[in-house]
Amino acid sequence: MPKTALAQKPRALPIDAQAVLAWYDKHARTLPWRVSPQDRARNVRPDPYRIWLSEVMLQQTTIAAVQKYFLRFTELWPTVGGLAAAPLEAVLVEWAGLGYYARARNLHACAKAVVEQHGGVFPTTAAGLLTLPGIGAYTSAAIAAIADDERIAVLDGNVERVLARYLALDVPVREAKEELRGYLQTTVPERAGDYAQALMDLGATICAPRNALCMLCPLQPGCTGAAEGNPERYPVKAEKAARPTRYGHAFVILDRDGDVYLRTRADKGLLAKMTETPGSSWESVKQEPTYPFTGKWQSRGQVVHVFTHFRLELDVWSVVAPQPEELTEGWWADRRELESEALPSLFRKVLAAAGLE
DNA sequence: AACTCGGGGGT
DNA sequence: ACCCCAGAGTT
Repeated sequence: MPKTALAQKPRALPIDAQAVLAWYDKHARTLPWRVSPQDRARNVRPDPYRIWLSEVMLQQTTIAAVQKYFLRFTELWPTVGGLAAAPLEAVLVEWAGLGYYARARNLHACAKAVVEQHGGVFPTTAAGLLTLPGIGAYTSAAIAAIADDERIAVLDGNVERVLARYLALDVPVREAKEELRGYLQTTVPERAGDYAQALMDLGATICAPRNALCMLCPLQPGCTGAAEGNPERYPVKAEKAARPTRYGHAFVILDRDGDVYLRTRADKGLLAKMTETPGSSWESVKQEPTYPFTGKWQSRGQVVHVFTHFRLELDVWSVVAPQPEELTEGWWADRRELESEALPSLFRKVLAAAGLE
């Protein structure tokens, strides 16, 4: 069945790409990394560096969350050469809080690859881009389409939803993704970059997850999901795994000047290479705290943080101590300059619970 | 094909 | 609470 999820459907009308483009010409969102359809018509071309940077930041991340990071990165590093020349640690500091930190490590590796292997110029084809770190099927297509109008299907979560409704796809998208991509490929017009951005805007503002505004949609005339009367039924979703809870302890160690002891996490795994406060391992059952050293440990309450596949509850403890000899692998950070540390949101919550930040 | 990997904003 | 977001890399 997965092989023929589309072929078995009653045939929807072909996608009217020109109607989508006409809608986009009127309703395109204004975004810091975007060249408007009007400017594109006047041959203004986007900077591939800025398109790449925005696309990586936007992987599984909302526009609202990305904007200030994008502005900060382009201010600090206006070109791929500047980003490649920066130390990875500086990139992680600026990425802190945005999540999925492998993106930041791959971003930096990609910048270096573009400089060292491509003379500082991004490849223009999706196939070329696909070979670079952190650039997969979606991002390679998006950059090639937006920056160079390569006629290639750009399939993200928004577009998957639009197509699932248009075709009344009755299997989870995961089981028909390549079919959807192939179908979308047959619809891509000459203005491939505008078309990609148009379908994403359409999915974000009209064909929204919970509230499809079909009366405003340029694809309504041929849409099977709308014709059925309940487009929000699509895309049908697969079973989602339960989210277990893990428990642990976090230790906020201050010296007499109010500096706080921080250290770097492991090279691999969750929050790899980011900065943390010391703490216990995170287990599925609560354990009594094992303090790093003897002292007057004070309870600072609890922090709850939700990751993709588990929920975490940390008991926060603080102590004021002269710099103990047990602490050697980390460093003492000025509590007024924590913004210059690569602290993920979890550990900012921990520090806030202890009265810092 | 399934799993790992963050965080926040909307409903 | 739950959803899901301009997904990629690993196993």
